[in-house]
Amino acid sequence: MMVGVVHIGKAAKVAGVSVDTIRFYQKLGLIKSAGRSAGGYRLFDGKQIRDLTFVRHAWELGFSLIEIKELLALRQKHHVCSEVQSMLNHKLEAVREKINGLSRLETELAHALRSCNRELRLKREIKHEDCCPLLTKLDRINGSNGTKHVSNRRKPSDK
Amino acid sequence: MMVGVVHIGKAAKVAGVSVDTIRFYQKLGLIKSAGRSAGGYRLFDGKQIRDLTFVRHAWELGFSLIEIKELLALRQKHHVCSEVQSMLNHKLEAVREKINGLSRLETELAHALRSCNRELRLKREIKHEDCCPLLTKLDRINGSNGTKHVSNRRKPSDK
DNA sequence: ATAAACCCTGGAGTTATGTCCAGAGTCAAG
DNA sequence: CTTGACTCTGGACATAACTCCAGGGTTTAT
Repeated sequence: MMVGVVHIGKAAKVAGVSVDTIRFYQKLGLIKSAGRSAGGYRLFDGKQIRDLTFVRHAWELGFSLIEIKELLALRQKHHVCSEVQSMLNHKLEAVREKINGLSRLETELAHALRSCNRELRLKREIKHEDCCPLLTKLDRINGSNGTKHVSNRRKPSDK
Repeated sequence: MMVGVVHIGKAAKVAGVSVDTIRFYQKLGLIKSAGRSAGGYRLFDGKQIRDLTFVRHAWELGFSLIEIKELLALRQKHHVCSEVQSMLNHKLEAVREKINGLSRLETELAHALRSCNRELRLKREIKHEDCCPLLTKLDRINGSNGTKHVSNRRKPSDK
């Protein structure tokens, strides 16, 4: 995509983020603009846009903005591969941990769901009190089985 | 565990949450106390403590407080199994989606790491510019491959 | 030259899930 | 009855990553 020097709106469109997000990243010191127009408009050239794209992709890969800042710094010049590797290793480990936690959760839920179905089939005629084994299960589960918590993080494209 | 009517501190200890968390849950309308002492202290009986424990367990299973509020409501009385099942199914689907996203991320990262190692071995003598394939990779990755985002959610027990 | 579309800043608001605090009151043990 | 541990309220603070707004100025197209 051939882009010369553009204003923030175009940069945002090209990089796939919002205008506000770019300004926000700039406040964080994550990226800089290539200067300002006479009227004070931010100008973005190829490099800035590549940086923005880098940020977005790294973010989509699950890096936090803090980590991305470090990555950008590493990328800037004499980067040390081993540092990048070390970051990557940590990230990889964290990702695997999350996957494990979620897999355990998946098993739990799927199991609860199956037994719920079973019970439903069995005591179709019995009164509906206490029919859901999963609700009572939640009462009894032995604590601290260590499911890692996970929450949705909005993508910049969401609104 | 035999617990009669207790103050908030004991309730917190038994349920495995913090005192502040209990008060916070109460503000959200998630749970109620069994009344107050003459001096205005919250009192918790077995039912309240079971509710608290339910909340904690459901939370550990990855339900949000909003969802837990719904679950509590369902649990209260004439709950409809199919509703619970439906919630569970949604939750299960979300979990699976997250696992998929993370697996893709894992593959990406592991691959980047391997090629980084390879490059390191190969061009040990070459100048270190551009040595890290993963940094350039982040520049090039084809966008919107839909990795779902995930962030750490603190457990109440963390501080 | 004028209107539409764009951009500026600074700051407040959002979401989720709490934590921490001050200043004051209450409870239990000795 | 004193002391220390506990609890009360209301509100501020924290995190991450934005989003939205008002009240202006700038660019661009016609």
